[in-house]
Amino acid sequence: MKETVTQLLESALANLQAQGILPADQQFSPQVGNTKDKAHGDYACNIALIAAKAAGCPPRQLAETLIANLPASTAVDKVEIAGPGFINFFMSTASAFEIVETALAQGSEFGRNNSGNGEAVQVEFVSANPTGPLHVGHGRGAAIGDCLCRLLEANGYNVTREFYYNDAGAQINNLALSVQARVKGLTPDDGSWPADGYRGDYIIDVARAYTAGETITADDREVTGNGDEDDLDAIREFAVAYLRREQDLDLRAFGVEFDVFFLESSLYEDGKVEATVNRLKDNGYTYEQDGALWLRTTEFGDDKDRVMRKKDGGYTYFVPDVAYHLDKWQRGFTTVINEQGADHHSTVTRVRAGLQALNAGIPKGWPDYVLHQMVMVTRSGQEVKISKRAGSYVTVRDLIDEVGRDATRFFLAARRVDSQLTFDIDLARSQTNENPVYYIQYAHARICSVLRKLAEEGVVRGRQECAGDLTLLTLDEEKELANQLARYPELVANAAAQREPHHVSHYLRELAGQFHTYYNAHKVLIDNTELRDARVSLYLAVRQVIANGLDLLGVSAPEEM
RNA sequence: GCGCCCGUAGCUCAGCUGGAUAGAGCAACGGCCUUCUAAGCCGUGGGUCGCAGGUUCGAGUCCUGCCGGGCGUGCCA
Repeated sequence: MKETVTQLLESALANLQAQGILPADQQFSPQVGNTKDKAHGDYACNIALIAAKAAGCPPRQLAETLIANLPASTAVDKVEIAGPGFINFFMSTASAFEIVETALAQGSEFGRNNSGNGEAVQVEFVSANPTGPLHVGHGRGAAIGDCLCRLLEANGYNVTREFYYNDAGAQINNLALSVQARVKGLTPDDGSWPADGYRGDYIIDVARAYTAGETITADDREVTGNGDEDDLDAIREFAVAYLRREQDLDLRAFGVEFDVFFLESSLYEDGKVEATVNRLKDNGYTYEQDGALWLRTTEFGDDKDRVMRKKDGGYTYFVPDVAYHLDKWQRGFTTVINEQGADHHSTVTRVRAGLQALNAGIPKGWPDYVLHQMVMVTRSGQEVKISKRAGSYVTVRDLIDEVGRDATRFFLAARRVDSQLTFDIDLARSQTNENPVYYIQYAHARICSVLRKLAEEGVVRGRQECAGDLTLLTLDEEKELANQLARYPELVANAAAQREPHHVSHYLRELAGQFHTYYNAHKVLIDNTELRDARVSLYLAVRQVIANGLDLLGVSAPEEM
C-alpha cells in the first residue's frame, strides 16, 4: 500500500524532471510516512517541502504540480495538500482490506521477506563467564539477542547464534579456588577463603557434586568429578562443565538455543592466540614496556595503548577476544553482531583496534555491537538485589520461576536497549490489563474463543480462510485495524535493520489495543453471515499477525487464557 | 578529569532516523457485564520534552555548552 503511493510519487517526480520543473541531474526519493491524525489521510509525503528549493517555487505550488502529475490509481480516493506543503493520501476503503487477504494467504510467512537473501549473519550474545548462574542482565541480553536473531531470520538472513565462554582467564581460576575451598569444608567467612572467591551458595552444589563423583554433560564434553580436593585442574574442569550445563538449562527454560558454544580455551589450544600475537608483532603495532607487551591501540582511536601480555606472562582478555573475532571473520561472517551489557563497552574500541592492526582486510567498524544498559529489579517498589542461590544478584532462573517465561522475555525485550530497565516483578506477575503480555495474549485468545463459539454454531473456519464480502467492512475501527496490519511487514524490516527489537512489543501492544476496542464496540457473531464472515476474516488476520509478532519475541500465543 | 548511554505526564515508557496540535499504559476520578472471555471497553483530568544557545521553512529528534543519573575509565572479564 505504502509502496503503491511511493511508486505514484516517483512517477510524478520523473514527470516533473522530464518537464524541466525539477532538475534532472538530482535524485528525489519520496519518503512516505504513516499519518498520526486520520484527518491527514492514510499516508503523507513531505517531498514538496524538501524539493521546493530545487524547483525554485513555494512548496505548496510544487505539491500542486506533483499532484497534477500523479498517475491515476484505484487505490487512492483523494489527495490533498495540507499545511506548509504536505501531500496527504486518502486510500480507498477497498484497497485497505487487501491486506487481510494477503495476511491470511501468507499465514506464518506474513511480514517476512527475503531482503537478507540468505546472507550468513552471526549474533553473539549472553556470553556469560561460566562462574555462576545467569543474572538478570544476561537475561536481558538473551531476550534481546534472540529476538534480534528471529528478526534477522524474518528478513531472510541465515543466522548463527553463538555463545562465547571465557573459560580460560583469572576468573576461572577464582572459581576453581572457590570450589576447592568448599570441597575442603571452608566457608566465605573463614580467614583462608580465597581473596576474590565466589561466595554464592551454588558453589556448595558444585563442590558436593565433585566430591560425589557426579558426571556432567556440557555441550561437547563429559566430565566426572574425581573427588580429589588437591587436584585443582580437575576441580576447574568439573566446575566449568557444571556451570555451563546449568547456564544452558536456564537458557533452554528461557526458550533460547545456541548453534555454537565457542570456548576461549580452544583459542589457546589451537594456537590462535599465539598466531594473533605474532601477527600483531609482525605488523609493528606492539612494543615492550615495564615487563609487559603492549598494543598501539591509540593508532586506531583508543584513549591509550593496552597491555596484551601481562608481567606474569598471561594475556589480557582482549587478546583472545581479537583472536576470536578474527576467527569469526575467517569463518566467513561479513556481518557479526555482538550483543553485550554496556558495562563492557570499553572492549568495543579495543577489539576493533586489534582487528585493524591485523591488516586482515576487516572493515573499520566491524563488528557491530548492540549494547544494553543495566537492569534493576524491583518488588513492592523496592530494589531486589539478593538471590539466595547466587548471593549478590537476581538470576534469570529466579525470574522465570516467579513470573514465567513469557512475561520475563517480553519485559526484558520491551525497552530500548540503551535505556536502563526497571523490571517490576509485581507488574510482570499481575494478570490484569496492567500487564502488556497478558493484554496481547488475551487478544489472541479472544479471537480463538470466537472461533470456538462459531464452530459451536456449526461454522468451521480455517485459520487462513478468507471468507465473506470484505467490501462490507466500512467501520473506522476496521479500516484502522487493517492499516495497522499493513504496517507489520515494515515493522519487521525496520526493527531488524535498526537492531531495535523493542519495536515489536510496542507494535503488538497497539495492535491488541485496537482489536480490543473494536471487539467491544461491534459484535462479530451476527446474523448477517456475509458481514460476519468478513469480520471473522479480519479477526483471523489480526490473530495471525499477533501470533507472528509474539513468535518474534519468543512469547507464546495461547488459544485460551 | 576523560569516554559512552540516558533525562519526555505523579510512575513505567513510545515517538517510525527533522515534519503538522508531543503519544500510550499504569496510577487518580467517573461510567459499561440478562450480549462472542470484564485478563476487556468508554470518558475526564494531567506536559516550560532537564536548562541555555545554535542550525532551518520546521527541532523531543541534529550541533555546542551547562545541570542531573547510570556505566566505564585494570597488567579483571
